[in-house]
Amino acid sequence: MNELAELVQQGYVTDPSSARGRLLTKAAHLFKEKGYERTTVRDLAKDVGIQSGSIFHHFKSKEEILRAVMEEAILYNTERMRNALAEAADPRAKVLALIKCELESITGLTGEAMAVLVYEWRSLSASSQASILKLRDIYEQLWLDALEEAKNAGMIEGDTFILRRFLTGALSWTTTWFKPDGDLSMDSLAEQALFLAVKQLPQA
Amino acid sequence: MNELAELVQQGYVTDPSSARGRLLTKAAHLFKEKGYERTTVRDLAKDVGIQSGSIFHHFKSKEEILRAVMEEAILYNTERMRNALAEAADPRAKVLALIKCELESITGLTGEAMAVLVYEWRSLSASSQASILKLRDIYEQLWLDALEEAKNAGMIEGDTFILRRFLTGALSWTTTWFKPDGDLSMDSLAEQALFLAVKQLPQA
DNA sequence: AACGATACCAAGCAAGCGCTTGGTTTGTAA
DNA sequence: TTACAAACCAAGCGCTTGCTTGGTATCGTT
Repeated sequence: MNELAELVQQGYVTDPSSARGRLLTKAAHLFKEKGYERTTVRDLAKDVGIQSGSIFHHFKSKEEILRAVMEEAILYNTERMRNALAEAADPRAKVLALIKCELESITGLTGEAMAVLVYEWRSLSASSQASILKLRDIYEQLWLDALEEAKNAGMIEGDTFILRRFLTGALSWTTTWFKPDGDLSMDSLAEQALFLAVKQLPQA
Repeated sequence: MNELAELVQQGYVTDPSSARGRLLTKAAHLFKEKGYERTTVRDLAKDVGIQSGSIFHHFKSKEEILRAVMEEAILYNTERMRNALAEAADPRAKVLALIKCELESITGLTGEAMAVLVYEWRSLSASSQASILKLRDIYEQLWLDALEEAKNAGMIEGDTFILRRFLTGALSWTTTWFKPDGDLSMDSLAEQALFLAVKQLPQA
């Protein structure tokens, strides 16, 4: 995890082996499993193995934990997408790279945090929503640029904004049904998702 | 609303003008807006204009309200889909009819209840989940049959199960961004969604 | 007019919630 | 060894939660 180590060193993301990092990992797990509201600070403390009050030494409120889970998930996956895009040659490869990145972010290590990001949005305060939204805009712009490029190359018909929204829904929903260790491989799933977006293959 | 009146008379769905029906409507609204856990019985009671304790004359628990919201939304929209399918001639029209139905169920009168069905699933008890799941299976079978039919007609490539899951995500996600009174019409949105699923137009 | 069922109110209970407080242990660096 | 900050504990406060209880209007039916 080169990207992770880099971001940790730069101070953007918490080291998962630190106390704060362990809290965030467990919090993402519980928030995804039971939902933010159903998860109590006592649940979280018990999972980590400390007293509930001790949590507030690391975070000043329960909501800040939620905010941190979301923020770090976005920062990390934005970086991963940037790196994947840099290695993709043509527009088709770029879109496929983004699809794979997003699927990996949803089904992989950050899967729980990404699910929280999507499904616990309402539990964020207005000010936290605003700050996370800025990070999301950067993330989404990577997508929109890649889709626009593919459209200019004649690979996509229709509105790229709408297409992105369809893809957002389709891909994020995989969290409810896709099992990475099942019969269907992630690469195969990514190919099928690409087929949703792209009508014609350039090198057919 | 002929389907609604019929289902009300058959006792499957609560009359929205009854006390219980008003509770369910307001509950769907609050559950979507703030989430089930964040919504208190006092919030709901205040919205309806009764005391919080009086709610338990109509429902024996808060969770039963959630269950009823979901159950009636499924029953109603399954019926609407059946009627729409009966009027669709060819496979393409059937898929389009289902897309329109689902979009209408998400953006129309039952929109709040449908959003609750999707996003508050975790808040249901295991036994309630099981009972709702049976109704969902019936609903989903209508979709799978129509997609299979379209595939046999050569209009769809790939696995219909996966396609349905992609569509579930893509369409349900519209609840977060689509505004029925905006520039983009629902029919136009439905056509674009159809274009995701169907690669070739039969009467091109 | 009398009745029973339905719909509701007023009050409050027990449990659980996020979070605070004052004090103790642990790790680190001089 | 000492000093100090970071990490944590034990206890509990103040509040909110879902829900219960005992009683009171309201209303159609006989």
